[in-house]
Amino acid sequence: MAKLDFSPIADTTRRAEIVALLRRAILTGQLEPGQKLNELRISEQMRVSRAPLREAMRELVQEGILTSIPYAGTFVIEVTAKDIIDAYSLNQVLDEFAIERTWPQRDQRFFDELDRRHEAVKQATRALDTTRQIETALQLHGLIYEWADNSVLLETWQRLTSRLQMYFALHQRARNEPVPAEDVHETYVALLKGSDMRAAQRHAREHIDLDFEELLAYARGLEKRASKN
Amino acid sequence: MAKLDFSPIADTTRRAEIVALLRRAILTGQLEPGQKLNELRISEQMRVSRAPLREAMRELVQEGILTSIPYAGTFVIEVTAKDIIDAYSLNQVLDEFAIERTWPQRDQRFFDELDRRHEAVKQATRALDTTRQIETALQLHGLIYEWADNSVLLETWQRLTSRLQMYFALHQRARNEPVPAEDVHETYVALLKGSDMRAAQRHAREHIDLDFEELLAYARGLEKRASKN
DNA sequence: GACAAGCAGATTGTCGACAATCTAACAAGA
DNA sequence: TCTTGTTAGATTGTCGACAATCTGCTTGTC
Repeated sequence: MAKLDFSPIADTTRRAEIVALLRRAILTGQLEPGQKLNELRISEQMRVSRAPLREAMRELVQEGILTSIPYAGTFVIEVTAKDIIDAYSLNQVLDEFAIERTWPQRDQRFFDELDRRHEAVKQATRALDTTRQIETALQLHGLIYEWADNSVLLETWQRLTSRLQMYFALHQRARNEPVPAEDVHETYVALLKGSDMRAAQRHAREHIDLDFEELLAYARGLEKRASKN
Repeated sequence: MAKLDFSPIADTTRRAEIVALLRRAILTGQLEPGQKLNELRISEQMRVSRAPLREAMRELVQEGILTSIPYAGTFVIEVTAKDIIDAYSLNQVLDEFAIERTWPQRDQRFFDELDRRHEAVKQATRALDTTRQIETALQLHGLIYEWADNSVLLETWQRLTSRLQMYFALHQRARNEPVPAEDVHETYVALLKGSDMRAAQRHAREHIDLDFEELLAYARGLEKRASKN
């Protein structure tokens, strides 16, 4: 018997594809916060009936990036400064925990994967592909969650990631400047390879704070704009 | 204008009611782990069509208490010892965070609500209503999350609660002994009213560990039983 | 002109039927 | 006997149509 591991084949339901399409549209900012999703229009565009579309939307509502009001409609969640603060402060706590749990599990495969994902970020950065840059950066960051060997923690992180990705995408979209070309993950990766766990935890917190400041400034702008209405 | 606050009226969609019914059935253990949910049968029993039932099931899948395999079916999640360990270790971290954030927000209303919920637990305990005892104990515990003023944290806790409630219900169901009559929450409540935050955090961790030991023993039993198949 | 009642139009919620897929039992062949 | 192909039944996935609800406009009345 050959020692070949087959991975499970992809889900081939329309529902699953719709979920993926919608999620991507929301997380890249193509569907803007507060925007209403018209079931009939979308189902016609996608050439599917409303049943699988509605089921897909229910999933995304539970995932926290859509919100639904009975008989009124389903909307992309609004983003407030407080949401971003809340998400980040929780992320800091989870990061510390994930690093603590991952630390004793680190091995060569971990380091290799770390490098691989780091490389992906650098490549997206060079290509000036902002969307992909956000995606890959979050994947790099997510490695400690995948290695923490705690399924509930991983799930929680993945839920949080959806929002973080959305926040970053909105932020990037708002400012039309080019993406920062320098690599901000060098130290993070180095510390994860090192032997000082506390230092890694501290840096994770500080590094996040860095991007956070910018994001928060953007969020405050949103607030001000909203209060005018 | 009278100063009357109206709360939002209940969602009157079949879907919402189905979600509530199913969730309750799962969390009280009426639907057992691993059990398959036959759409036709359930929809006939509830006298609804399969559409709202399926949408409800999608929600519960995302909520983490159901799992779905395309063209095969939707099942109540299986419970392993590791799941319980994972949920609890995350819960400890979140507890510490929630207490830290709630601490400066405590006021008279907080203390009143704390007493009210504590009373509810004691009442359920006296009435030997195990299901309600679990429910009220988790609600008491959830107060620090509601007062932490962090919506993402609260959401995360509520997701985790579903599982914890399910684990406890299974545990209680497994052992046919009567419920412990003593009140294990006295110290917890007292510490939350006190002035030593660290002590409260420490106790939250230890107290949970207490129940945890029992739960874990039960989970290991599950493991062993499963490995025979 | 202000305001309430009532009437379209559009949109969401629900239904019953059909199509796609899986499972298990059975038959055929090596 | 074991494997492989076939088939029938059951179950899930998807569709199109209808019912319930909301929104905004119009109309009529004061």
